[in-house]
Amino acid sequence: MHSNDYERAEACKEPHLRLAAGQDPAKRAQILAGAGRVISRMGYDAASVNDIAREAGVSKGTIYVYFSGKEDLFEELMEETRERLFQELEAELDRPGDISERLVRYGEVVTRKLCSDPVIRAHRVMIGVTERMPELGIRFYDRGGRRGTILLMTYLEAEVAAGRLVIEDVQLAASQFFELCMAGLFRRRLFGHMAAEPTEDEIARTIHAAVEMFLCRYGKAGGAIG
Amino acid sequence: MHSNDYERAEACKEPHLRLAAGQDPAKRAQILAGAGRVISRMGYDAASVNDIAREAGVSKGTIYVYFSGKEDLFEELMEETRERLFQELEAELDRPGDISERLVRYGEVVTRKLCSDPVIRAHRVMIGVTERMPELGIRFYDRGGRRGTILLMTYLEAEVAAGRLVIEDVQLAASQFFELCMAGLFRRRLFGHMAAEPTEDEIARTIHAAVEMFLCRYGKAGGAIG
Amino acid sequence: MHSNDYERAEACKEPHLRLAAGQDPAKRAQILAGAGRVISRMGYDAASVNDIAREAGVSKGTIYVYFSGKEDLFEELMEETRERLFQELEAELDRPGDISERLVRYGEVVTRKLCSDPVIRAHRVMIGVTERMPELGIRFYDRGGRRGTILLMTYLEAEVAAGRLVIEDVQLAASQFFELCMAGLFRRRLFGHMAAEPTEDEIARTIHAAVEMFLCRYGKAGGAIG
Amino acid sequence: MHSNDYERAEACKEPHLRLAAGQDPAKRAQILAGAGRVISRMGYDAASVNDIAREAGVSKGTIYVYFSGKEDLFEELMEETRERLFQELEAELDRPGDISERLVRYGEVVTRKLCSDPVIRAHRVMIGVTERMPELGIRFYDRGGRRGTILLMTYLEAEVAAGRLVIEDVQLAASQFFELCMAGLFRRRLFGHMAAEPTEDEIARTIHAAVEMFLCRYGKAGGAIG
DNA sequence: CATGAATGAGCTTTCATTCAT
DNA sequence: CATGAATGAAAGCTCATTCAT
Repeated sequence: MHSNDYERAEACKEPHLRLAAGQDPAKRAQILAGAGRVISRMGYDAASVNDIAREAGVSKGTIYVYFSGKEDLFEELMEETRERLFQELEAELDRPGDISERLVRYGEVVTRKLCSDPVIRAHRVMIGVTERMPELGIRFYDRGGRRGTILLMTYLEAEVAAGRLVIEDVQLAASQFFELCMAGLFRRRLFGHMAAEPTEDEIARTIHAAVEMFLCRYGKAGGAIG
Repeated sequence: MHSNDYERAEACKEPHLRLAAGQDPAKRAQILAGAGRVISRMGYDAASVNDIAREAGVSKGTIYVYFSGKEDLFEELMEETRERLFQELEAELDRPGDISERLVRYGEVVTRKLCSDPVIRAHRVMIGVTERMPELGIRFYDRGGRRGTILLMTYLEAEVAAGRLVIEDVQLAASQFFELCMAGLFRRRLFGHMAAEPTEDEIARTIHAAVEMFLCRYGKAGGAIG
Repeated sequence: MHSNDYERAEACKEPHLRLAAGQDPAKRAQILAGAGRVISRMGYDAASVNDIAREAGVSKGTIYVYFSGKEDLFEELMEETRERLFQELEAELDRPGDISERLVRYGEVVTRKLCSDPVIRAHRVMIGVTERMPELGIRFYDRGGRRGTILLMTYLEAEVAAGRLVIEDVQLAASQFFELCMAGLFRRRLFGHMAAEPTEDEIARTIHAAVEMFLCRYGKAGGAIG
Repeated sequence: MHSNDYERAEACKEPHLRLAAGQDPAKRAQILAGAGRVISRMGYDAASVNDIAREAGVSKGTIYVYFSGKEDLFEELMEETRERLFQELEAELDRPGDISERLVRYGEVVTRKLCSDPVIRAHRVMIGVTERMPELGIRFYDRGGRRGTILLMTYLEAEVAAGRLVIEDVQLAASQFFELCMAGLFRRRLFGHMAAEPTEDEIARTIHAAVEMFLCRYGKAGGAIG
């Protein structure tokens, strides 16, 4: 906002860097980490720049060297948080197996991750600011949650093509499976009604029921699993 | 404080003589309405008491006559919002019909309501403060969302008893149906990724798919509907 | 916060490199001076932090860098005021002379000081808050007024030991002399009934009468003075 | 301030009343009593009109019927407090006896009263506001403390005329005696350094020493007492 | 006359941001 | 580049006072 045109031009030439000359990527990460801890604990508004600086172990001024303001810092934090989350997710999904094995694995990985404390907290923060910063929410969903659904859609389409599943609306089916996997878990976690992360057993039972119902509906020969 | 029991009894018998706590319920509602508009637009933290007063058309001081502080006002607002929401919901659910008719009606009513602009906004606000005011989130879910599920459970149990459905875990089944109804809608709405309320057609298709899948899994004779 | 002991030691050795706690003692003094002027004029409650900031020539926020709040600022102000007052006092008391000379000098110094405008104003403020901040009043007296009395007691005890005075209760005698010195002056000043500081002549007459009476009662050979 | 001329004229006709037609002197006293309790506990500034209304058991509005504002109420309170105090005092002073008996009685009555909790609190309040409301302090001293001194002066003059005392400056002598009576007590009480009212024994010893010293200096035959 | 709900100015304090060092 | 003291706008809240009932 206060950078001159020359600096802007420079920045545009190398957008992959996002760092001005002389800036330290480690310090940037350190600030984001501190901000993540404070903001997930207190929320965006209630977390002051002072709090963030203290938690990150840098001075207030330094934050303004790396970010143009609190909102910018927050946007970058959400960007980074989302990317980290979904990269971890995708890494776990691409493994071989038959239909029900792969659906179970997908469901368990997604549910375990999305219901974990840090991810629930990130969701709370993100949803909380969506009204005021709509683009953030949109991008979070678009480059986040939707990516998981697309991954699943791609897989389902392959199974449909192979004749092992019969699905008219693959996108809807993917959404259905996604929601079934977290039925009774994610929403309660979001509202704090379920205080602790779900146990492995709770996850397993939920996913089992999800896959069973999904294959019952879309599977060729009925969905006996496990 | 100094009135004896007799006087208290008197006061209760003739409430028209002296308003409860000497306050004007209409003004109280007016404040809550203004607060609801501002807070759902800006969020709890970003909405200042000044903003609320201006929107409600009262002075700042007046707010403190009716509420002990901003947080108290917020709690009452959430309480009132939730109660209004779920009373409207419950009123629409109890009508006759066969299984698929009743599930479709339930699904449509719930989805239409929960994906509506005001309810989505209320959810955003509520989820946004859950980290800092956990009891509020818990109560919102407990006396809100859960109530809808319980209503559904009661109905499902009746159908199971009547031998028309076969469900081992009714609570899980209710959660599954609930989530299926909003698959691809609610979450996108929450993040602003779907800007407008879903059309009646979108709702109908989603609910149709939900009921079909549900009856496919739990119905006695398979779930052909409509 | 993150500096090790070695660094701390370094910092202490070269205080010009980094100010203690990173703050500027001159600015701190400037704030206290401004606060002193405003508070002695308006009293603690009526002097707003805004007033103090304006008078001190700093911004409101700066005050909260140096003090944790208005009350803290006030406590420090009283502490500093008292210390300055009584250090000035004590510096003037220890000079040689015979009994009546020394008592006269003690009386004149104390009376002139305690009846001066700034000290009277400080007393008004201090007494005014004593009900709500009892510890402040106690400490003010304990480390202030009492110190003057103790100084006098020490001297009187020496004269008693030397056989030049006969006093059974030295503490009471010191209090008596103290009050005699300000008879008709201090209380009137406190209530504003005497608008201007007493003249040197008024002081001289009062002190003369005080010493005469004191030596008449406790002196060995009667109290002829001057 | 907002009363019309007619009402003003009425009020001027009967200034001894200070009550407009229809006002209840008992309620006025009730308000002053409540104000006295709250203000002596919290100080003038910190005591809100709300607090006073609650303590007095009247509504806020009623206070503005009897007084033109908080400051007016306070002035009347100080007026009333002072009058009550000194009327009680004077009532106890005019009894027969020889010189030392009468001085002892005078001293004990004055000291006991002035060092009592309510009077100390009133002094704190009065002194605390003297800077901002100088006339109040002046009048408090003028119609209060000075009255006691004048009473004493009158008595001393009589004794001088009778040849039983030798005093050049009766006013100064009266002040001296006054201060001697409270030496080591009043000031400590004012600052809260002496928490409880002085015991009868403490008073007796202080007064004894005061009278002894006073008669030693001004008495014809030396001041052997008791 | 008595009431207390309503007012909005003003309170203490915190905030994101700047900038001299 | 890193720092944190300085800023002043704005926060939540309380106040003395008014006025319809």
